[in-house]
Amino acid sequence: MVRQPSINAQHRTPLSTERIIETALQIVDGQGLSRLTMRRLGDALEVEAMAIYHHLPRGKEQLLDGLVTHVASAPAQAEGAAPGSWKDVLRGWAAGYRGRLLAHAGVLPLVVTRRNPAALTATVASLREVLRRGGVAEDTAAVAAHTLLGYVIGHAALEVRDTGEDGADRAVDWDARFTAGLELVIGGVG
Amino acid sequence: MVRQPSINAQHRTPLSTERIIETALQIVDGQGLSRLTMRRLGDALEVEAMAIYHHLPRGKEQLLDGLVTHVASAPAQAEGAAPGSWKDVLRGWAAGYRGRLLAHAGVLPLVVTRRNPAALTATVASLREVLRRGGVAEDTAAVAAHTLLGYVIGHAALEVRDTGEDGADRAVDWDARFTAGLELVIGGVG
DNA sequence: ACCTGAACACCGTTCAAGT
DNA sequence: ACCTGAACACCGTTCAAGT
Repeated sequence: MVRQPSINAQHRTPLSTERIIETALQIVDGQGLSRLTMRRLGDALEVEAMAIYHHLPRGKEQLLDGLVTHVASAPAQAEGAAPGSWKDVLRGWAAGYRGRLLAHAGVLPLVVTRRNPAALTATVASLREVLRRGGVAEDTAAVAAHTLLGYVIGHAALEVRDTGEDGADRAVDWDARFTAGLELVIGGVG
Repeated sequence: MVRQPSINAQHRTPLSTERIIETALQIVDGQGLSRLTMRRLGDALEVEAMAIYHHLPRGKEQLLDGLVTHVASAPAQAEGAAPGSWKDVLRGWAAGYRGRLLAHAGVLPLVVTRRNPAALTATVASLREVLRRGGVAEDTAAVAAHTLLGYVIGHAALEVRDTGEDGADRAVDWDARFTAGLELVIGGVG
């Protein structure tokens, strides 16, 4: 009546890296990054905390890296776009990427400083590819890709910092501000 | 011979909020954010950890907020600039601000997501003021200020993420890339 | 007013043991 | 192969006590 883990052990879906990461993301989104502990994650997975180490030998470090990869690796679609529409492709990607970051605001500090380059290289490469196909020179494309990604991440960070405070003063229309700044950056490219 | 804290207690400089924050920043810069603990901070200050709570009643939360304010609050100098040189003022501010963030890379994740708007409002306001004095319209100035700050923070984050990895591939010239992206942003303003 | 010391409820992680 | 349970060395913070 109290708890019968050994009986249900056979029936429940087995642990997997993917299920661990997704459950961890749920905890971060719902309760904040500081409440993500191995013990709590174990509880949510209906498993002892130590079982997680069997799938993530590097422990919490690896867990956090997995979270970053899960939310920050979102390349733009370079192929199949109408020629000359590269600005629209970038606009669409930026809106979607910003949405991702805001939806998982708790992992933003990890995205920013986890030494996990692999999580972003695919994204940066895709942006450069879109620009290159749009006829932008190689050097400019490399700069613009980093500028755009830096802007989107930095702006999302500013937004997250501001939300939920003294709305009395005068609320910033972040949607409008993001779009305007985005046009400013894209306009600077060419 | 072992330790005589009670004897030296009178001679050492007394605890102060400023000294606490500065010592904490030294720990973060030297050993990383994860090694900043109240106990270690107490050791560095030659005091029991609990003494810190007397100056920072909100504990570690308040300590981290103090760190953010200490490094991220760095307004641009709006006054005394030659008229028409507002772009140079912004260039100078951006270079300095980036330098600050990179010098204290350990606090960058805190700058990004600590709900501590006060730490950045003075900085944003100063940028808007520089733009307004430069003849930029109010609305554009508000957008450009956030865009610029977002870019600088986001770009610094990308830089920090990348350093110290497989330099084998092909190292990015971050200085050049930052400057190029900055010109792109400033050029977009007007 | 300012600091200490012991205590409490947590952490991440190791390691031997179970199945 | 996969998971458990106890243990270790830490955390942040409270609270009564010292000076």
